[in-house]
Amino acid sequence: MPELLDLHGRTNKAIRAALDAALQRHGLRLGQDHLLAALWERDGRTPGEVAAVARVSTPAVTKLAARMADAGLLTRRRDDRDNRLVRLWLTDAGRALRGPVEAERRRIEERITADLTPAEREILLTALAKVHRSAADLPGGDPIGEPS
Amino acid sequence: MPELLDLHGRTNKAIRAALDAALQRHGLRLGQDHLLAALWERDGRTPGEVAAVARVSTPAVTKLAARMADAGLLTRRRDDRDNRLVRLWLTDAGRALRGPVEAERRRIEERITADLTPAEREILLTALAKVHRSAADLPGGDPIGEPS
DNA sequence: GACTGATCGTTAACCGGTTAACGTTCGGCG
DNA sequence: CGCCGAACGTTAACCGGTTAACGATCAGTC
Repeated sequence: MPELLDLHGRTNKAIRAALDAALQRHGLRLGQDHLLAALWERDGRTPGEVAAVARVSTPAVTKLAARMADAGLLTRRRDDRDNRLVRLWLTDAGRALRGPVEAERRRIEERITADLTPAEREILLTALAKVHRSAADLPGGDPIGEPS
Repeated sequence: MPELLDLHGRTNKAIRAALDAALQRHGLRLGQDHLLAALWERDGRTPGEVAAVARVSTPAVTKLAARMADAGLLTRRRDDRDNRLVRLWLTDAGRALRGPVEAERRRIEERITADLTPAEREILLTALAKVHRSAADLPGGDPIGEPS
């Protein structure tokens, strides 16, 4: 069992679980913070735009947005000028989550890198960037990025 | 958006996608290789045992095993002595996949670490191990490992 | 020997994510 | 003006994964 593959997978699983638990304390689930982040950056984006910046498929955004609209975090409204577009607008509740959620993410980032020396932290980031590039270049490595 | 959190997540996504594409060429899907690995190591394990070594929940193994049984990779048989136990037995097809699948994992591991210097590779592993430990110690960081 | 509690696998109901098929709407072009 | 293709969001059908509820079996105890 290849080392990096296994270690990286287990690490990601632990991170995801911890992050999910943290988000859940604010009534959110795992991918929803990325969707919100896209709207915090610019409100009124379309599902397609959100999907692009969140690096997720458009159907994923559709479903997320539906659940989050039910939860009262955002509203969906058709664009007046182009009627096939849908625009996602934050509610006050959705806007109010920005501070707490960003703090939560920072907190986890800190805890996770707490035991690393400055040198380790730096090399970890550069090495991970290389690995990411290599993986994305593999066949099927970036389905949404470059499918053709 | 915290650096490591984001980078690690994107990297994992790319790795998973590439690995899934590779496994798919052998008629497998993402988690199924771990289940097979547990049986390659010792055939006739129970779902609970497999779940433990694969670090997955037992229901996950149940569903995986059902699909893989349909695909003819293994068979499910009750234990004669303890009738609440179920034992998973590899078929010839399941056994035959060991070489190709392990090679596929090694291949991806190599490609992914190809651009790393020996020093980077070493520090990446040690740093990732630290991160994993820290993440697992976070509340909710290891649901199956230490829920209490 | 019967009850009672622990152990184990399965099922159901979720969640996030993907691809493929679908229905609308827009825009260019004849 | 009408058509036809491109763009967009939604839906459906999967997949892997989780937790909670369920049912069956075993084992210890009275």
